[in-house]
Amino acid sequence: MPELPEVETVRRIAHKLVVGRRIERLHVSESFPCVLNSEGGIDPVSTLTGATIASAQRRGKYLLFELDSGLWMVVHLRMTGRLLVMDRHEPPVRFEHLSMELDNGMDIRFGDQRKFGRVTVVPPDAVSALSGRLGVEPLTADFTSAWLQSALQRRPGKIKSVLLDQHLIAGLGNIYVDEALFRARIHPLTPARDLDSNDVEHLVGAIVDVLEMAIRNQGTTFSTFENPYGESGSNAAFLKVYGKGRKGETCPRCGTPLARAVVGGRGTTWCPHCQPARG
DNA sequence: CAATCAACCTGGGTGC
DNA sequence: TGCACCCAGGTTGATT
Repeated sequence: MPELPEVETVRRIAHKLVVGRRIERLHVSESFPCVLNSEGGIDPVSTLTGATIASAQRRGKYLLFELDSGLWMVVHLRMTGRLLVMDRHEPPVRFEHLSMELDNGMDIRFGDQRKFGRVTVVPPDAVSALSGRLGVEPLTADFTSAWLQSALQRRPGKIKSVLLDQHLIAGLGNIYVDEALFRARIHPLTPARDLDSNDVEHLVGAIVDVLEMAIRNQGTTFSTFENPYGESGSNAAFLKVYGKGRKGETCPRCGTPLARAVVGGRGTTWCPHCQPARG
């Protein structure tokens, strides 16, 4: 469940540990070779071998490593991916599929229990195209209530599903959408176009707050998320509703038993008292 | 165009 | 104790 705060946590640490380092050698798992792929007819192994990592950036839930050759290494962790940086002599981590030896005795290791995550080598225009497909970054000045209000007016769908749409806002996932809707006191099934300016203002503030808090706490770890040092994030302790509905817990604000249902194909938890159905 | 849903995976949990 | 089954969710792509 790496979402924006988890990916940003990985990016910040990776920035310190791998920018300026040269990749000397790669090892791709024989049992899962497609973990490493490419676009634009690039051979990923020969392209990465000898390349120096020039920067570590993030767009939505994508990690973007710029190479000195001008090409990019794009990493997506999907649900259970881990990007670790450790001493070369450490044994393989659990579910390790790819390792890159750096010029300072350290390795980048990529592991993924569920094999959804990918490392892709792409030309610069593919990064532009990817960025163009993704929506607004919620922690930038572009993310305003005026913008969101106007965007939501065109969306008849449920607010929960609309907030998960990466083409509109880049980086929100199931955890932070449930948390933001709870803070903004908005029922997840509310049609997006029915939110008034007051709702949207609260929602924008709530999204920014839950993301910034999670980054401060180095992300939310439920089972598998770790930063490149192999450390868990501490934000799970600060979540108000996510993951609590099925345990029969009560609203931390009013004590009402939390409600749970599948919304837009995602498990969703909310407080039926603080987030009443509209209409 | 927008919404919906299956598919991709597999460890961990549940129920019998 | 063992086993079958279900669940978690980010993204893509097919379908409605």
